[in-house]
Amino acid sequence: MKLFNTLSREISELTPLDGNQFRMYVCGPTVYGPAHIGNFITFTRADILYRTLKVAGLNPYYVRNITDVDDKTIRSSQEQGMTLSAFTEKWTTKFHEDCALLNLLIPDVEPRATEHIPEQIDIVQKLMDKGHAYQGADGSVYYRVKSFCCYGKLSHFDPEELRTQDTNSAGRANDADEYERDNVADFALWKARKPEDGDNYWESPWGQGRPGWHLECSAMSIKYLGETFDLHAGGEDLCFPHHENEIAQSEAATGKEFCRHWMHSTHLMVEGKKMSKSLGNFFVLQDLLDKGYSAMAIRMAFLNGHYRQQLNFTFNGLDAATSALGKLAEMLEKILPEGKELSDYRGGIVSDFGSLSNAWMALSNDLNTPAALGAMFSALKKLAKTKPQVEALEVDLKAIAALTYALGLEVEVASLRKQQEAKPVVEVPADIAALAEKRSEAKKAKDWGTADALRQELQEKGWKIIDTREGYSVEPC
RNA sequence: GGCGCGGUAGCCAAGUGGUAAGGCCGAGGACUGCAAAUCCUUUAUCGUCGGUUCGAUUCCGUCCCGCGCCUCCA
Repeated sequence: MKLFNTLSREISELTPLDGNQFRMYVCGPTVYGPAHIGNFITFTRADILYRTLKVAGLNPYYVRNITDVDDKTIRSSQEQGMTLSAFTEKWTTKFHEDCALLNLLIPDVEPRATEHIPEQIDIVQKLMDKGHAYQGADGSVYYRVKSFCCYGKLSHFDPEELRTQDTNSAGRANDADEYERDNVADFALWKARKPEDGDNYWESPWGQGRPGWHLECSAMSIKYLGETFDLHAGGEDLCFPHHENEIAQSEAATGKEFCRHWMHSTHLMVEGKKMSKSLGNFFVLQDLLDKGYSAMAIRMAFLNGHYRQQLNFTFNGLDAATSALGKLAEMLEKILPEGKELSDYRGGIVSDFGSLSNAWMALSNDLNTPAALGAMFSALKKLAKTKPQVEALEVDLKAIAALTYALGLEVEVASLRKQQEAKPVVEVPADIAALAEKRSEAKKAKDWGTADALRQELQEKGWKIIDTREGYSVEPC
């Protein structure tokens, strides 16, 4: 299993440091509202990594946090007259529901920032003791970036550049005064309590306040995965400053390498533009479900792009994914023995991917999902056509099962078969049935003109006639 | 300005130094009185201009176009 590493900017083999368990951490959501599809493509990609590591036999241990305290959660909870915990609980529940719909596996641990305050304070204390942090005039504790040798090693930014630059291309001023910091690049480890924080504060050696954003990830990843662990993932926007700061504070506190491999998922574009509320291209999962798209189709659409390549999410693409999913089910129906499901072939280590080898190679080489999908379709097409002997098929079926598991694609052939059988059972209103019967009679009499006129009439009323060997059936359009 | 990414058929999207996977849509054919469904077949010389090479879409350089990050946004 190989993956691009942001740190080295190279594709390299993934190996568990302890030789047994592959320990990974993914930056989870800030729960202040429903997560949007941009958030979900990142979590879906992390999910695919987790699943692929499992199939590859790397025994992954997966931690994904919930950020339940920050400016937005505090402000929004106050606006709605809710306590912070009740408010974040509500959105955490919603997040979990959406994850289930998208078929995201549940992480082994899902720690919350507010439940790890002592651990965070502990890191700040270590940084203070070692001279990497200082308390500003405002009471907040800041990390002194220039005290860390390697600041910028992940994002490949030059710290000097960051320090001297006073504006960026977006025209925003990097206003140092606002933060009471020694240096613009310094960031808050512990934020002093402000009146607008209300009851949302904790006691610390530096007074009342709350942890800074980056700190929670350092504290929780170290707690659950150790001071050095295997992989850390998140959206590309987190590369800097979030992950850079995590590295700085963690390595300065422990004196050890923080994380060996970094994965960043590109942002999702929607209809060619960055997703934003003002452009009207801002979607949460429910918006798409309301439009009649299935969560699985959304996942399929995600799969059609490589995680390091910007994916343009469009309704056209969603339609294509829906069709492709249908085709996948049809091919599987032909390949699977009667009464069998793909899930019947799951489990155990798959060492031989048979005719699906190319697909597995693509997936296990930097998670090339579009290539894996392509190779899988090619292989399935051949299998559906040739229908090999049961014994020969066994290897391929196990491979397909493992591959679809890694991609997180659930295709239930039984339900497809049932669906097909169930189609004629749809209730047809009496008047529609009468029209259909009239057409059938006209057809028998070879009165094509009348028959077609009746078909047209039914069409306008929202029903279509499908002629079969036995006669005909009526279905809603 | 700094760092980085991309421009492959109508759309989406892999890929390779030796003339280009897959999906969607479309077209043609089979089937059908017609239609639907299904099956079969089919659609590209890879942004521009140069260079290296026996040979480049694939390597190097130029230009044009699009995009991301640059302090709390996945």
